[in-house]
Amino acid sequence: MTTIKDVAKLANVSISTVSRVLNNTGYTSEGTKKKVFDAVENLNFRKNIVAAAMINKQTSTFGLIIPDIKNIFYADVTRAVEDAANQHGFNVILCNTDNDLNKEAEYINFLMQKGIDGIIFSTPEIKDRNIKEVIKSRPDLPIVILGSKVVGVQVDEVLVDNFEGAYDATIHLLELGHKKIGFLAGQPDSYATIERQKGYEAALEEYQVPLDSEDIVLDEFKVGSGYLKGKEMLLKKNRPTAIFAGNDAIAVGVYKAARELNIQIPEELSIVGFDDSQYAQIVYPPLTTVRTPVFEMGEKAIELGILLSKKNKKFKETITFQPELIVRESTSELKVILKG
Amino acid sequence: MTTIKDVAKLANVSISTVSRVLNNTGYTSEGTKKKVFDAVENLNFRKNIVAAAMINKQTSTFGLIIPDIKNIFYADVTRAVEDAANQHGFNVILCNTDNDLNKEAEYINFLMQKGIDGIIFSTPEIKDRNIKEVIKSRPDLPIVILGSKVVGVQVDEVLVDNFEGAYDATIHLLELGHKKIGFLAGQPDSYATIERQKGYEAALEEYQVPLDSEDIVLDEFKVGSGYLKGKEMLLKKNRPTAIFAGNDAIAVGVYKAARELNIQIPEELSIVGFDDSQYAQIVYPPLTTVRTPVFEMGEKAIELGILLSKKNKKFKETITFQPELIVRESTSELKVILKG
DNA sequence: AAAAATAAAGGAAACGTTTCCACAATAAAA
DNA sequence: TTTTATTGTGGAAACGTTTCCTTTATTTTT
Repeated sequence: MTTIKDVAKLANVSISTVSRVLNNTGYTSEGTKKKVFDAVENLNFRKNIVAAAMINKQTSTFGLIIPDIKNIFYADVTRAVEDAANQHGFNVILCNTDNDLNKEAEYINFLMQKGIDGIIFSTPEIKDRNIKEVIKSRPDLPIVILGSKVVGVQVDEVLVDNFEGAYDATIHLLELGHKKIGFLAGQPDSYATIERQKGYEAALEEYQVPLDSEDIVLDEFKVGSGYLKGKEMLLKKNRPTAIFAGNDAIAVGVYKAARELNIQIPEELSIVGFDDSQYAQIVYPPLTTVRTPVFEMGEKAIELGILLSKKNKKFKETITFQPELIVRESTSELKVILKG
Repeated sequence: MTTIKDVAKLANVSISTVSRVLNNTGYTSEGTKKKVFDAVENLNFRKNIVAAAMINKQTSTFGLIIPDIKNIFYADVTRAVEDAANQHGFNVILCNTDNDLNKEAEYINFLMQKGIDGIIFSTPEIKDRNIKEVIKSRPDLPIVILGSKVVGVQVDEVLVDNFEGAYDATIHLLELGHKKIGFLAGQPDSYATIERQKGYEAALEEYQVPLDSEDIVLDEFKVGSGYLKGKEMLLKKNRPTAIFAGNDAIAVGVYKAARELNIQIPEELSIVGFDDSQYAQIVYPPLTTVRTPVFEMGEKAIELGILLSKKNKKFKETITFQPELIVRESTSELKVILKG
């Protein structure tokens, strides 16, 4: 490995001069600049970031904590974060926690030992003592929460307006004439679940449709969960004519359940998802869903993190993105069902 | 940040002793061990891996190079690699190249500056001058290619038997009575495409079905590609009665095309995919596909890489995993089509 | 022309570890 | 008991940068 020393020798200047030229700090004449750059070129020198990090404590690396990259939503999040990070000369270390707090804690420890410049948390829960501990032990470390809120901590957050999205989705169904609308969502302690339920309930209230707690089922943001709970819901004698699924994966599960029960979508059952993930356009009929601007959010999150790592202060901002209802073919007007 | 110095002071021993205790090297008495561990505990000391890396040149970090994490197949790959890495105390830096060689080169440069311990390449192409350059400039750096082969380079490879998988898939269709079988795959310079085509052709030959070059269409391993090319194929007067798709995404695209053309699956068209990704069980009818043991492969790849980084030599092994045909409901016996 | 300010460059310390070497104390072998 | 091996410990160099502090040369101001 060629070092700055080799460059200095070849360029016939001191080590400190080479460093100054390379980092464009302090005074350097045009002549020496050229000599140094030539030497760098000749030797194909690349600075050792590890050594530099010892001094300036910057590794140009962020940790990204998610539950599971196999979950399509987090794949989108990850891509967005990684892309934007890369554009700013940063890399990201991926951490799949499976929502396991111990695993998360281990990752965090490891990340800090490696001197990462900050952490992006994209985990659903609103309770997370690990974040609190990080803040306590390293108050200076940039932390951005992406897509969630954690109670009792003051950090920067990048969110989608879950309430609005859920409200719009439910209003859409109500406008189509549906009165019996099921709500199928994920973990009850997830920020997304809580907010989306609020939006759902607000819309019902707006249309003066009485809330039936039986229509609300919370489980997991997964296909399997949508299938199981959807099936249960559809097997009731007084089954809903529409289901607002907490995310697209749940909606896909409901599709499967409906197919098994020979219930036609959208003729007999309207479905709305959330996220506008890949799934939405793969299933048939294409899914009406609420678009979460994941890419923009991920981008914003890492940019915020990088900014925080450069100026050394916290903004404690909350940036909220607006969702958008995308109407496709999984929703239709309620047909009056003929009895008998 | 507390350092080894603080620990040494508190434990009343020298820095070198602390280091020895922590790394379990050299001689240390039980007494001092205890003193050191107590001090570590008290101070909540975590060693600075950056500083350690300066000496031992080990960052416990691998780079993982893939085209795109949003591609479901690579999400699986990534999860597998990351999981196994984590189990061995390693982290992975994710690099999405979009198959862009320049982008890949930049990532590689950056990774090497950060002193990563090795690189896992999971890219489809069989030509990649970047890998060659890495080997030339850093012959010692552990490199494992996952799921592909690169011509002209001697590195460790972890593969699935693409030929066998494609052969099995095609034989399955032939056994069901199909004679006109389309083959829809991705980039022609992808290792997977090449091998899978060979398997497809070998099966046809085995059944003495003449090869029709019109039945072979290579484009991209994507849903959109499967849709477009699949539609073209299905619009021909002499359309195939079965399609072997190069991967599940392409198969999903074909589903969409078939639906638009009102062609029933599997009654009028049998489809086989490849990978057994999430898609296979989301679509309807569930997709018959060839299972690639992605998890085991990713695990093996990173383990190989880690091994290489510890003992400092290359094995230049090729490890091949066997695929498995998973028969679901997208394939059925060829019904004799009544004319007129 | 002298004083002051600016520009350019080198030397050396520092970052937080690991590891080599030296040395002392104890145990084993002669 | 003397020699040799083994065990335990500390000091200091090393890793490859950045940056502070000097020093010298040059330019500007008075």
